[in-house]
Amino acid sequence: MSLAKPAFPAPDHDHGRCTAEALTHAEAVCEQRSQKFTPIRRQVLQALLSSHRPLGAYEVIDELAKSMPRPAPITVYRALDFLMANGLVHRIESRNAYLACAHDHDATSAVAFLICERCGLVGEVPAAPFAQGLNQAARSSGFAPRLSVVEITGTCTHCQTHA
Amino acid sequence: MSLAKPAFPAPDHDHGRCTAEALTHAEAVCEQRSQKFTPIRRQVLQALLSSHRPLGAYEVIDELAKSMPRPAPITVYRALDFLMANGLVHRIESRNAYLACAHDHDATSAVAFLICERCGLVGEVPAAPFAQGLNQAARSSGFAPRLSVVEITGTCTHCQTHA
DNA sequence: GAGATATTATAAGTAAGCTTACGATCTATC
DNA sequence: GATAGATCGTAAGCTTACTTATAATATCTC
Repeated sequence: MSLAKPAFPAPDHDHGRCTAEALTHAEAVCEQRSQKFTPIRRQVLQALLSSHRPLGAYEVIDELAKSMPRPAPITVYRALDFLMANGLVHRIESRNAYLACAHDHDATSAVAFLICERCGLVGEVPAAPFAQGLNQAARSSGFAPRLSVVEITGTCTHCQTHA
Repeated sequence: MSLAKPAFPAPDHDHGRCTAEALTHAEAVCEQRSQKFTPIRRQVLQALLSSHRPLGAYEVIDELAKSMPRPAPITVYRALDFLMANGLVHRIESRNAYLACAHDHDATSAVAFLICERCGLVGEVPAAPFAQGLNQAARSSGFAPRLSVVEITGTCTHCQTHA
């Protein structure tokens, strides 16, 4: 797993494998930090991993409801908070939705999200150099940046060719 | 009006003037495009101009309700859509809120928003060079970017010194 | 096995954000 | 002054997003 892989998920990628890898990664991260990767947390992550689309919290609930008694919103929000705190899930601000992070980058490094308007798939691109420049520009005006959100909407390769 | 002015609104800036300028600018833009700057549109813009904080749609309604019979949500959303389409208002995605654009930059040029977590004020910085780099990176992975959202949360100068 | 801590469950509720549908009014143009 | 297009109003409703509060359960530590 690295940022060298294609930024946008290819429609024919081995999704089973990318899901499995992400789960293994999550276990490792939690282990390492002595955090508990409880069943509910795992299930929420799995729901998000089921596609490369961001899901709203209530979509996650719907997804989980298929395989267990419908969880309460709070239950899912707590799991999402945990997963985000550990860099396993991103929140897509422009959609109020959540996305499993398929890449193993450290939680602090800046990423930009590429959101396809057509199919809803989301990819990541490393944005560190640009974010740095921006943060610098911000700082030079006296502003102390803490968190950058970069979200680019457009059309993915696949949807461009399958117009 | 230009991007050369301070990116973040100084707490002691001449707000009456910056409001008046923005309104004049709005009139000019509408005139030029033969669009109608109707009373409701003006009032919504004024509500947003009353601060440099982004307001949610329902906050706009509350604001308008002070000086007229409470408008329905749809009324405000229509006005907001119009104002956004004409580059007079930005939507802050990470807050589901709307911000009057105090600067006279053309609607397409990329800007980044600096959002103070403490006081809620929002400033703009020109982000064209960074956005270009990012868009380039996106394109090189086959993605066709349309709209970039860059929102940086942090602490503004004023709030840093008045901890 | 007692106590402290972390996690989850249950129940209920708030409110923001946005939409649909339809009719009325205004404005420009012929 | 008739028609078409844009705008606005009224009324109602829906979904999402998230919170508060409290109790139960599990896990760890001593």
